[in-house]
Amino acid sequence: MKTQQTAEGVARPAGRPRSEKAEKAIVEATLDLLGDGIGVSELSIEAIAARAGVGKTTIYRRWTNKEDLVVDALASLKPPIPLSRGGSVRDDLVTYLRVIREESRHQRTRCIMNIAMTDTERHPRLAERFREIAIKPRREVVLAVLRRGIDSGELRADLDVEVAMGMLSGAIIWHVKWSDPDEEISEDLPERIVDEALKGFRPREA
Amino acid sequence: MKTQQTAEGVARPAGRPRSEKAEKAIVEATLDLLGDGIGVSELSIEAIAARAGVGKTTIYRRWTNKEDLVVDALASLKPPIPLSRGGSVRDDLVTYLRVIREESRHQRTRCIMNIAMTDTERHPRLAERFREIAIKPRREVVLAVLRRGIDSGELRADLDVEVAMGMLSGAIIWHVKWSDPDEEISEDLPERIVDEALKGFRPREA
DNA sequence: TCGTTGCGAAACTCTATCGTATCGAAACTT
DNA sequence: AAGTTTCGATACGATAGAGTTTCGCAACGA
Repeated sequence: MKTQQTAEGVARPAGRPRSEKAEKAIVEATLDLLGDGIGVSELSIEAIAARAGVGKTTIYRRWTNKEDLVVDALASLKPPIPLSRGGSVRDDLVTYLRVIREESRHQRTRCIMNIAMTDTERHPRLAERFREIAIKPRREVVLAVLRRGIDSGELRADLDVEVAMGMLSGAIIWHVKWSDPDEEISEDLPERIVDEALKGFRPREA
Repeated sequence: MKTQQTAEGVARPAGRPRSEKAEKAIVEATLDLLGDGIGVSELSIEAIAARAGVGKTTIYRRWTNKEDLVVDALASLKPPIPLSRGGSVRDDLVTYLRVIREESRHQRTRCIMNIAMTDTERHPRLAERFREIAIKPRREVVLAVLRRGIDSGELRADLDVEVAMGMLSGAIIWHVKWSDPDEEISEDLPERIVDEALKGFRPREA
């Protein structure tokens, strides 16, 4: 008999158990390096081991390749969407866009975003995981707000919520990504986007 | 005297002239490899030389480093924006979004887009060049259409054109990038985006 | 105590690529 | 014809990282 039943009834193998601390340190080091702007392809196991203060063996024992490790590292990220539902639709949308803009200031968020966008082609599993943990929850929060607005009459009953969501999220990301880097991003951009979206581009008919 | 005046009055140095064909082959090979999904950091001079059918020497003689080569390669791309101005603002905007969607189908466009987005942090010169040749002309086309719409009364006089442009471009890119890859991107997405944007999210007041 | 497994560190072999140098041939100017 | 420069090809040493193995120690169960 080489195993033992723990209190939870889980079979535990003989020998020294794997260090959870080491595991966390490895994941954390991976995210740190990615956050420093290192791309997935440039990311070296040796650098991760060095930063985490562990031996390479310890990494290879747990993950067979780099992609698996990066997938797990991304999966460990918690989606930080503290959107307070409850205000008007306008307020909720502004709050949401403010969160996005705020996130895009952090180096780590930007780099991980970049990885997710770039490596869509080469690392499908990675992209899928990212969609799951970062995109999907945000989608659903916004969709919920929009649907609530339709129910309450604040928004058109025939509003295409998918398209509307894309316009809002896309607009803020577009500006963060592509606007002239010389000029600071306008502080009130979230408000401006939401208000233009709500009003529409056409003039009100008399 | 080691040089000679050519017909154009340009001083030409002695010796065998550099082959323009080789130069083009190198740039083309670089774009090919990038289009195949190879990132800038993984891109090797040897691979470029092999694909272009030239010696490494020929590359090093012209470019001192990889980034310079990639910058020149990107610069050689012509912005393909055959937007027919002249229709209604709605039609022009739909046409523009159709072009973007169409471009995003091509592997090469997608990869180069990715590079531009990812390497913003690490290769500022590269990002700047990309902004210049790919983003700026598109910005200006859309801005021109929107301003024309304001003049003609098709759009609100107080429309925030910067924000409006971000909403349109951002929306199509958002959907192309982040929508569920299982389901095909709706054929009439450009129309839907433009129409929602023109109408606005709020219901018409009675 | 003993067997087993994980630990970090280090050494190791492979492979890829870098950037340079050298070669004979080719393409020019003078 | 002589001189200069580029051409593609090839070889070179240097570096970096991959993935494996070994080592001595630590942590666990029996």
